[in-house]
Amino acid sequence: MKKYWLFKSEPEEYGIIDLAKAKKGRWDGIRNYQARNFIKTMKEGDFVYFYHSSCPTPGIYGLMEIVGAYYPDPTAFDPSSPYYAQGHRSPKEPWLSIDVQFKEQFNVPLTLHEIKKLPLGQCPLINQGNRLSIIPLTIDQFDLIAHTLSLLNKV
DNA sequence: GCCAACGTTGGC
DNA sequence: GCCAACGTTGGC
Repeated sequence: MKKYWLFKSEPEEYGIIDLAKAKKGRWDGIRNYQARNFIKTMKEGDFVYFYHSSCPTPGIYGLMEIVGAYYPDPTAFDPSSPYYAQGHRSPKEPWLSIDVQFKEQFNVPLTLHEIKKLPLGQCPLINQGNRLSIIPLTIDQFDLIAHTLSLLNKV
């Protein structure tokens, strides 16, 4: 069964524009156990919203799709990477990466301000746990966001 | 730049 | 296994 997610990224670091250009990208640098455990449940074809955080207007700026299967995060083994995680920072189970395929960039994003007005119910994006960089969404939450985005972007 | 929330580390 | 100290995330 298809699953639904929301991935956060700081656009100055890596934004929807970068993915739109490259078409395919690698989600790496995840150094949180809960997020890693989510990655382990991801399957090709899962839908993922691209959320911009720590920027002037935080919100959902795009849609992508999981491609392939997860694999050990190469940045964890790369001493030149800011995400290098050897020694005591290296867990028994390796940190994981997964690849994503660009699907859509929204001309009008769904801002956090607007997201907070939606009847999403329990969602770590707005309730406690808003520091999680990978957030699972129910199909209802995904559909409500999709519907709202389609209204915002209607021509 | 501040600060609240909360995950992680490490001493005991 | 507890918990204080510390570090990081992310909204504002």
